[in-house]
This record gives sequence, C-alpha cells and structure tokens, in this order.
Amino acid sequence: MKEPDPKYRERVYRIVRRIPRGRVMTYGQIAVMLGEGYTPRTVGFVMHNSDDRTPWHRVINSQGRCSTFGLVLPPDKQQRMLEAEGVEFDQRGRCDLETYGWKPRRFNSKKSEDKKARAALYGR
DNA sequence: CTCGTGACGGGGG
DNA sequence: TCCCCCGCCACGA
Repeated sequence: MKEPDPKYRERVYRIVRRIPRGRVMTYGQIAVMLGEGYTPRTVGFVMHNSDDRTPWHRVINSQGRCSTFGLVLPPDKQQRMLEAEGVEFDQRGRCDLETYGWKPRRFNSKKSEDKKARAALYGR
C-alpha cells in the first residue's frame, strides 16, 4: 500500500488528533465533517499510513467495532488499546457509540459545507 | 480508460 | 440481528 496523497491524509489526521483519550469516532463521521469529496472509504484508506502522532485506534466503524482484526498485529491490538483507555466492548467486540462516541462541539466557519456536516452529525 | 479492491455506510430483506 | 447490494472515491494494474 502506497503513501496516500497528503492532501487527503492531513485533513483526516487533523481531526483524529483531536479525539480525546477514551473516546472514539467513526470513519463516516470524519468523512461527513470533511465534506465534499470525502467518503468513509477515503478515510479508511488514509488511516492505513497513520503516524505515531495520530491516535488511529480511536477510529472505528459505524457498528462500534474495530475493523482491523487480522490487519494489525496482534489481531485485536486496536480493541485492547481502547480498552486500556477505558472503552468497554461486549462479547462480540462492540462498544456503545452513545457512550464512547465523540462529537466535536462546533465548526469554525459558517460555510454551507459545515452546516451540512452539523446537520448530519447532530440531526435536524 | 476500465476494472478490481478496500481500516466504509445506509437501506432492505 | 445478520447478510447482501450498491454507492462512494483513491489508487494501482
């Protein structure tokens, strides 16, 4: 897997670095915040080459599960890193997004793109 | 240019 | 609940 284009990578990492310890965000949430041109797949793609400054383990899928089993070694590394921060998973490897999911409070501009993101994240 | 391939997600059965 | 299908978009063959 090659280096993803920095123009996508950096915007994603900027958001991931703001996720507090013990909280998680989904790929879809991040894609919505970035807006036009970004999809959950794009976010997942760039997460492949995250640096040590980026808490990559705090990004999980919309089902509350870690999508890295078998991809990262040891296989359950991501889940254990989150558990070490206090995030609890059930027997089937799911955590409660209502409890541990993190939503940024506000966006710093009034662009329609940001309004759209707010609506998608918080509803009507 | 056209596939195929994903750390994805929502809708439907 | 789980599974499948499709849309999505970057990237490489």
